[in-house]
Amino acid sequence: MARVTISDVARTVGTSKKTISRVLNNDPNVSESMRQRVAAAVAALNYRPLTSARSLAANRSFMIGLLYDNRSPSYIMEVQAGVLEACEAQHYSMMVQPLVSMAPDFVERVEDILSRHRPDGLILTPPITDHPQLLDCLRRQGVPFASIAPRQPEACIGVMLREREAAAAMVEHLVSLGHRRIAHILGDPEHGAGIWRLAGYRDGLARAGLMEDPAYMVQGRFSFESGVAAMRRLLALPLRPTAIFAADDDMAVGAIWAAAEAGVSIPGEISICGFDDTTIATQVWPPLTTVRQPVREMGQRATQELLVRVLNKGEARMVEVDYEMRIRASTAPPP
Amino acid sequence: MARVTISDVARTVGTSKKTISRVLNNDPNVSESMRQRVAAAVAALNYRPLTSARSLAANRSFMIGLLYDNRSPSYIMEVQAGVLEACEAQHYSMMVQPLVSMAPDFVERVEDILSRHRPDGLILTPPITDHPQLLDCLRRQGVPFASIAPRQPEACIGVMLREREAAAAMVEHLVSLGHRRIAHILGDPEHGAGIWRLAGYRDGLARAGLMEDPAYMVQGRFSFESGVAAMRRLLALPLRPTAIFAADDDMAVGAIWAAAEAGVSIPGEISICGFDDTTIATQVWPPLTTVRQPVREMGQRATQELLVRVLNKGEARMVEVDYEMRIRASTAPPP
DNA sequence: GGAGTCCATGTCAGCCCTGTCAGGTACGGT
DNA sequence: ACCGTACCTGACAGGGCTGACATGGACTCC
Repeated sequence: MARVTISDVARTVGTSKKTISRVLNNDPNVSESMRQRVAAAVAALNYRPLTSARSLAANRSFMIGLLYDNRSPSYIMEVQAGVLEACEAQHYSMMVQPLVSMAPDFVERVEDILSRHRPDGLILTPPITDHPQLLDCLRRQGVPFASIAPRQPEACIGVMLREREAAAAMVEHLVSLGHRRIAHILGDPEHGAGIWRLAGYRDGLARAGLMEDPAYMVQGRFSFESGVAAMRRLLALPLRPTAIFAADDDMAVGAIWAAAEAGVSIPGEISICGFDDTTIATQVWPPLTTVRQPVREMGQRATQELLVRVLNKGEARMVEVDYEMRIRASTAPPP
Repeated sequence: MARVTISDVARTVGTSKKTISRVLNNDPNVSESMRQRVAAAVAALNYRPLTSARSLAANRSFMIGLLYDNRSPSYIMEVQAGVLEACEAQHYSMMVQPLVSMAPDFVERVEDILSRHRPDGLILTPPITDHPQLLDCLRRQGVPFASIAPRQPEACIGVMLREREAAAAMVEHLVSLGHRRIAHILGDPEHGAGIWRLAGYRDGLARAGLMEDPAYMVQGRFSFESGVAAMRRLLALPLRPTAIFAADDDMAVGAIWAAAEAGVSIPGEISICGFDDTTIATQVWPPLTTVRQPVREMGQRATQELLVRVLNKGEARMVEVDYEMRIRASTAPPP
């Protein structure tokens, strides 16, 4: 059962390879009747063009690359699912590349991928979105890329969300419940998400006329463990906060865990809320109040913009998607 | 900055393209001195072979495909990480394809990928491992594949784990704590994992001389929600079990959630344990007793076996990896 | 010393497509 | 009748690499 090639189809139809190619690539200059005859033959022979041959001849790969640095698996899986959906819609394929953005050979590794596979574009996820040398390198080489939640959204195409505003809204929610002593577990200070959410927390306090208290601002690193550690410190304070806004769900879940460990009732004694609305937010007890980011949609939208640019189908932009508050049982009025 | 090709390297060294090719492909018939000169030129020019050209000429893609049907994201991410590690070691790349194994065009979609990208091999994850038409199709077409935890491990290469034995060991653990009324939340009856873990549960009961009670065997579907539903049914029984073995962590976490909802103390009133040791197992309260599957390693080992077959480097096999009991705070003696 | 063997290297065609450009037809306007 | 234009189609030449085979020199063996 040898491979069916474009020549076989051409022979069957009684035309040239080029015409078959045109039909397959939706070239406008083909008569309707020819289009139909070709389509019939393609279906009959079950012909499918070989990607590597197409790539070589057309000098593009029909593939985009998704680069990520170990954030939470559920985040990446959601992004990946969205990217794949958008790729599929344009008959593109996706290759994924996990990377360590702190590694000394980081940029080199990306260059390696670029020169071996020549992806037509890249999707960058935080924190890779903000790696100056990488961005330089991509711009110099003219490789199109789209970013998800980059720190400098003006400079790129992709997708973003008003995280600062959302964080402020979350603090407002706590304030409206009656809380006055509201702590924040900070995210990674290098990540845009960490910076924006902290800024939003401050906005929220300011709007409510509350003073910032350094003791109530504990550094975390967007991980469950760092949430546990931060919560232990907060619980050790002489005057405990009555509400805690963690910069992501993983840390919020860690905070809930540490509260359980210490026998502190949530939300009875302390309210806790997070950010992201990952799967785990509804699987812990009590269900976590959080801000929903439509991560899958963000992957999809970013990819759509990337493909607009790659395929020259118009002006690609930085798209903004909306957050949604998810008020659940982990927040309640203070005791 | 035009692309550096193999011809540029050949010109620089003063030899033929073929010799460069031989060096790059580790062909044995090259003199040491030539090998070094070529290596130097490759490094100097920063040359990297173009994958699509290699694929076209060599009639192989230097790529394997990972097929999955929406299991839990953390499971897939772990498998994917393992597969990527093993690929990298052999300078292979990976493409992923999420699929719906119940879809009517399932096999056709896989065939599409096969003929377009010609992956040199496939990694199958449950439940795709057990799709008879797909296996037929792959065998007919001679496409190498490796399976992770297939239902019929004798017939394939890949990786497996003694799940039945592990499930029995878990029941034994509960029995040793003094439990006599032990319930089971079943996994998907179509999945090998569901079948083996149920069998192991029965083995465990039998070994302890305990009778099976149909009321204590509640159907689940390997999802959090199904675990919640199953737990609600168990809690409604006139004589509640004192321990519950859920066929996976997601369902166990669902059971813990439903217990919290009902105000039932874990492990005070009921002990709960799961299977898999996914991330969430240590993030819920109380931390979940479970069986650890080395999922990442499994992805890696399966890929190694696949590449052994693909590269004809010996006899590929069905590898067995070990489980480990993780006894945590969710199990304790009955009240 | 001649045949056989082995190894290192080179030549050339071809993998399967698409870009380029030329050719050919149909139709409308002058 | 002629030209211009628009549209459709085909011939051809690669894209960058490797497989098959040829070549030529060094070495072995009787």
